[in-house]
Amino acid sequence: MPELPEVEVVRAGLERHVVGATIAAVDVLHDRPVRRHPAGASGFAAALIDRRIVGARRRGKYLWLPLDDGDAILGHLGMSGQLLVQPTSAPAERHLRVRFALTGTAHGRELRFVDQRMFGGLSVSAGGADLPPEIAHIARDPLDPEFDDAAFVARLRARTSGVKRLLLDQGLISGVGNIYADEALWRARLHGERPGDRLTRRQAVELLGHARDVMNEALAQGGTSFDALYVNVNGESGYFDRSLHAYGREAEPCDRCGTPIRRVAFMNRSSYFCPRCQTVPRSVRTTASRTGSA
DNA sequence: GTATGTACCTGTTTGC
DNA sequence: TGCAAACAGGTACATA
Repeated sequence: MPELPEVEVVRAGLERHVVGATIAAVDVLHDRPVRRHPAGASGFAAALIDRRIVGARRRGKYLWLPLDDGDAILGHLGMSGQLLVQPTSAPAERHLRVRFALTGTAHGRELRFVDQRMFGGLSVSAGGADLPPEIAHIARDPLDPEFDDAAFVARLRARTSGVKRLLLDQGLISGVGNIYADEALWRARLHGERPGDRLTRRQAVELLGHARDVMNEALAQGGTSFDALYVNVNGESGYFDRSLHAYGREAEPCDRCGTPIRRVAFMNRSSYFCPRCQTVPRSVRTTASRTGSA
C-alpha cells in the first residue's frame, strides 16, 4: 500500500537508476494499466520509443519521468503497484504489466511496472515534463518546501466534512492515505469524524504537524510495508509498520491509555482510533447515532 | 464549489 | 470440501 513516503523512495530510486537512459522498447502486457492513455497500448509504446528519460519527479503519490521531448511518463502505483529496475534476464514477475527496455546509462536493465490489483497505471503526458496537466488539481504534499501551511489550515477549517475525509482529499493536501491519516489523527488526539470547521486553529496546525512527522519518520525508515506488495525500486521492503499506533491494531491496547483500539467502517475502508483519546464531538455523535452510521 | 457515495480490481481470508 | 462474501484502498466520477 504505497503512500507518499514509499512513492518518494521509488522516485529516488528511479532518479538514481533510470535518469539518462533511453527507452529502446516498450511491451504492454495488460491494457488496464495504460487505460488513462487515450491512444491505447500501441500509442503508449509508440510515443516512448527512443525517448530519453531526463528526470524523476513526484507530486503527492503521482510520479512522472520527464522526457527529452517535453512529454513525460506519468504513473501512479495505486494499491499494489511497483516500479522495478531489473536485469533484462530476470524472470518476469507474476503480475508484470509493462516493461521498458533501456539503453544508454541503464544498458542491460529494464524498468518494470508490476501491479497485482491494477488500481495503478501509466500514461504519456503531452507537455507534462514540468507538471503533467492531468495532475494539476493535486495539491502539494506536506513534505514539499512550497506547501502553504497557513492556506491549508484555513481551507481545512472552512470545510464541514469530517477531518479524516479532508486529510484524504488530494486537492487539499496530497500524499496522505488511510494509514497515515489514522496515525496523524491518533497523535493529534482527534476523531476523524470531527468536522473541519470544528477544529481550532491550534488543533489544525498540530494535526498538520503530526501528518508531516508521520511521513518524515516513515520516509526515514524507507517506507511502510505490510506484505510483499510494496517494495522499493530495487525490490527491498520498508518496515515502518512497526511504528504504527492505530492503523491495523483493532482490539490492541492504545499506546497512550491502554484502551482497546477500535475499528469502524469508513468510506468503504477502515478507520482505527482510540475511543478514549479521540472523542467525537457530541453533536456529531448524536447525528451518527441517528443515521446508524456510527 | 462542496458533500457524499460508488466503481474499479484481484488475491487472500473468513464464514457458512 | 467448496463456494460466496468480505476485505484491502487511491482515485475518478456521478449525483445532489
